[in-house]
Amino acid sequence: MRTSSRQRRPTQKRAKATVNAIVEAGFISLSRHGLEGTTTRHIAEIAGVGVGSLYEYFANKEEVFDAMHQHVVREVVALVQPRIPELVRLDIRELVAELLYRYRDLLERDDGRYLRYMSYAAYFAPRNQLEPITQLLMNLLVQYVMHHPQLTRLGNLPAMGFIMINGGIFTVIRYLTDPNPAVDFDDLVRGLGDMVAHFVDGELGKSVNS
Amino acid sequence: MRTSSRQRRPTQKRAKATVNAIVEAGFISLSRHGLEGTTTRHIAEIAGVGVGSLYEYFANKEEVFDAMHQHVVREVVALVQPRIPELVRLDIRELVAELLYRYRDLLERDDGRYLRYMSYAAYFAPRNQLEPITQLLMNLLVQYVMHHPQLTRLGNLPAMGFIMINGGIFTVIRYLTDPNPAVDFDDLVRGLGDMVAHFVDGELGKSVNS
DNA sequence: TCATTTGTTCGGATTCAACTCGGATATGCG
DNA sequence: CGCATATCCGAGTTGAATCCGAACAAATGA
Repeated sequence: MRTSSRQRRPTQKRAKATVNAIVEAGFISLSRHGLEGTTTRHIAEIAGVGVGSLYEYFANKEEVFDAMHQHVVREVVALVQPRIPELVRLDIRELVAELLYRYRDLLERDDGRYLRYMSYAAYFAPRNQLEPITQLLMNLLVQYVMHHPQLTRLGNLPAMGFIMINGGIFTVIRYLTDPNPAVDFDDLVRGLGDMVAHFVDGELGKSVNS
Repeated sequence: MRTSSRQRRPTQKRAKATVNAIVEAGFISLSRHGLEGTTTRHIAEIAGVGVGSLYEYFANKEEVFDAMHQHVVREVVALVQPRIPELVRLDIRELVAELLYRYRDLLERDDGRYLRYMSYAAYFAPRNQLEPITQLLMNLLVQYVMHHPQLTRLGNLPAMGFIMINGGIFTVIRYLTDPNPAVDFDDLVRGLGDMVAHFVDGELGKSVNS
């Protein structure tokens, strides 16, 4: 793989449209034909371009998936980033609920296009490109703590952040992917909210008592 | 794919050894060459058999992965199942810690052979054969609650179980896969233990007060 | 405007891995 | 031993990923 040379940046408007169409087609093909069924010919055909055009801008099929990945990551960041000032003012349960519902909505948009991608994502992206999202949420966490000074007494923030962020991201994906979930999404959200809220209360109470 | 017919069950000792060698080789190839680099020729070569032999027992490469999957699942079940009677007697934090450390040890065994597999396969949403593990842990949870009667007052067990089980499984995989983790595993275990313990205390306290 | 250069598209040709086939070899049983 | 059945094999087929070079479109500049 990794053909290195002969790579092209789209400079003209037409070319950018082609690149967009290809990424878009990637999501569509993944939804329509699954992972195995997603061939470069399919993608090109759905995008309405020749296979050769695909290889003008992407060194290989993998890079198309990378581009899709970045697209999803950008969407998630765009979802949360601008709302941070508002989010840090929420009650902790409300914060959890708000993040989870928005996240779900995003994953279910366009017939679950992004969800479908995410459930395969680890397959293509061994190198952790989930980082920007983790960073963003860790950032949100820090800012949240700063806006609620009593929380600064909480112990090991990095570890708790890691747990809550990863636990949250994957639990939701698992849940939405489950064809026959045992509980409904509201229960899940409430449960995660309770978990976090009780943890905070418990930790703060502990500090006071000791 | 899915050639259906012409499938064979290994009946003789020699054939069983071949099948084992192939599954074993699957893990080795995955560790050594990654997912893309794992070809049927590689697997066959490592196993010391011809490609044709592989197709005597597996309809396609996918089925080799399925067999690997079942192997991992069986290992996890074997790890927990026989110890349930003992586990239910532990303090909640100890239980969490015990499960997590054993789970980590298993994933890291043989140079992370199983971890490598899980980091590719865990997300493999379509055929969710993670079920047996979820079932097992849910079972453990139920038995744990029965041995600690005060816990029966806890609300929504299914939802909490879903969160803790999936959160736990994926958080650990994510952690072990992270080339440069910000915290150490002990912090992670302590954090998850605190989370669960405070949740329980919080829920029980709430009931008492209301 | 037109010539030239640079960007873009295309789909047939090539490569390589999954999978097949039919024969060779081993086992086990009477 | 000799037949039947199980197992093994690797050259050959198929199809998807990728390459390539020619055709077409846009920009440039005189």
